[in-house]
Amino acid sequence: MSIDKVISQAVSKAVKELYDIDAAPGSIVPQATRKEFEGNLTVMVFPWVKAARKAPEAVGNEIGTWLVANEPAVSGYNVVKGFLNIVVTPTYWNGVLAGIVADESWGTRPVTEESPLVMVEYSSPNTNKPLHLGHLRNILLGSSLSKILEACGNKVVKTNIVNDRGIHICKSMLAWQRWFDGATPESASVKGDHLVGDCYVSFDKHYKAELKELKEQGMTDEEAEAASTVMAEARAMLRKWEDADPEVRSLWEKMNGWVYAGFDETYKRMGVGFDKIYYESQTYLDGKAKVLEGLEKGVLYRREDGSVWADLRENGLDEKLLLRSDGTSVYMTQDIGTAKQRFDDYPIDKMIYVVGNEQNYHFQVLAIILDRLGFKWGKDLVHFSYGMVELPEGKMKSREGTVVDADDLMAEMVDTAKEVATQLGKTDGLSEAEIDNIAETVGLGALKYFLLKVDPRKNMTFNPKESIDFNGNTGPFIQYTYARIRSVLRKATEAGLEAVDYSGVVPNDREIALIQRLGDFPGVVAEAGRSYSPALIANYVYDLTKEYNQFYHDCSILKDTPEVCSLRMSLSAATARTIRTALGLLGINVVERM
RNA sequence: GGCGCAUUAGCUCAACUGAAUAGAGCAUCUGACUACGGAUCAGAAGGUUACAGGUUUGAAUCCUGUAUGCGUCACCA
Repeated sequence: MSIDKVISQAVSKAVKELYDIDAAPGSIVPQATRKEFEGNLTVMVFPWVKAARKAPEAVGNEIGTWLVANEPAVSGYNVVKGFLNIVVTPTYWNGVLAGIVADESWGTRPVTEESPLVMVEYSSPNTNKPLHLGHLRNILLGSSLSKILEACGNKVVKTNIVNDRGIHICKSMLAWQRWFDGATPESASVKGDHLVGDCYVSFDKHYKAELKELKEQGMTDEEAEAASTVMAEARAMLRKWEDADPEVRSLWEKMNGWVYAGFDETYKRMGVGFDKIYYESQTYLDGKAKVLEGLEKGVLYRREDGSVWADLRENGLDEKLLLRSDGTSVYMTQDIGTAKQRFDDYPIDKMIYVVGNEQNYHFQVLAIILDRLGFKWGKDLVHFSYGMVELPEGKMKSREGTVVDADDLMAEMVDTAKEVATQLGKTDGLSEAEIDNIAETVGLGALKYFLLKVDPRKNMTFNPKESIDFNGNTGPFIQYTYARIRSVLRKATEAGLEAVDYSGVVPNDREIALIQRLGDFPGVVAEAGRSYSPALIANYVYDLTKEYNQFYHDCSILKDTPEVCSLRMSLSAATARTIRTALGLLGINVVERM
């Protein structure tokens, strides 16, 4: 049991005995005492002042006295205004540390047969463009969230819905046929997703040129758009695709194959993956069927022109189109079809969609519609909504070429990590392979940490210069601390130092602070339901790292009595393990030396 | 315009359920390497938490209004 719980239960009991007030232990949340006061944990007595009909100081003193007399973990207290500062027996902390060190799976909960099954959808790319910085935030959040959920004892299924059909991919296909002269990723030495992205850009270029020409002939914007031959051809291709024209389908499959190979490479480098991938081309028909089913049940309605709608006005929302008058499906329809397939494939208890906040309304609507259509988790689906990534110059705009490509960015981060390591002389005596491995881990660690440390709900600014920083609240700073601890522990082993019993040692303030910080960890993980949990973990592990560094500079870990060394080694080992675990939840790797 | 989200130090971000003097990093300035790893640490300076009210013993946090920014309101995805 954590010290927090020990204290809150004891205080609850004290309040009951002293004032006959029922205060649930859960409602009493001790906080770490501020540095300027004596004590380790602080409980506020304000809530009981009225019922006890005494001054806050008196209440604090009475509870404090009761605790010292009745709770063995409490050795003293002091009261400042309405704040009861509790001093925990120094030796108690050793027990806490021993508990952490002994429990290999500390900080996580086991996944059992009875664990709820949570499905997490993230990434969700289109197949006409390579991944960019915005996708990185999505993918890292989704991947980290999955790991956290699993550590909290959930069965997790990671999923991806690929938007592989629609006019956008037809544009790329058309451009490839017309202007790319049979180029393949191999022949052009370009990643497949980039090649298809180039096609898409090329289409846009030609389309714009055509529009310009038409307008110079005196057409208005609308007239030019209607008269455009390339756009007409793209639409024709889409119709052929819908009719399953073999030639179009074959080209579609070929180009999508290139894109998937490219995406896989990017995912792999990021260290993320999926348990099950869905494709819209295979789910949209199910969506239609499900909508028609809802129509029969009477939860949806059909308009005179044949289009199908959901009336959500009683939920405070609008009406929403689900099938066009020509019977084709829209975005929402596809999501319904995908939901159906997922429901058929897995016994889902909870569904989490990691999707940008520009779609907040869409998911509000989707939740209601899924609920009406009888999905048991529909009402409670979680839209893990996150804000945009902006650049110091403002928003990313593909038209202005300010989009930051995911592959380029990763490569750049790794290059910079290598450069800096070389400058600092960190690479001396290491093989090329070792250097590359470290640069990869550190460069990507910097990138991932930078994107995950921010509260997902907020828009964030991505500053390339700062992200490559290696000091302060950054991934590399934490990775460095880990590597140094490992180094110290290696030294200890070489010196023949053994972990001996340290139960008689009284830890100093610095050491207690570190133990307390370590003890906070399970609480952090348990909060995974909160929408910004990866950020919570990132900031926690940074705080832990700072705390450790202060401890590290305070003492000589390996030079004291065997008992004291043992305590310090245990602290170091527990810190290293916690850092590794926490970074693992963020999808960030560690290296033994860097 | 309706709805939703945001606004905290020069900059990038914290602050768990309302709690003590709102915390870090970067940048600036001052110190510390005969030490187990200096990619480090210690210190200084930097704030009317956008503004105005309200609730409360207590508000960055809850409520109302205002301003600014972003998103959304497609038979696009």
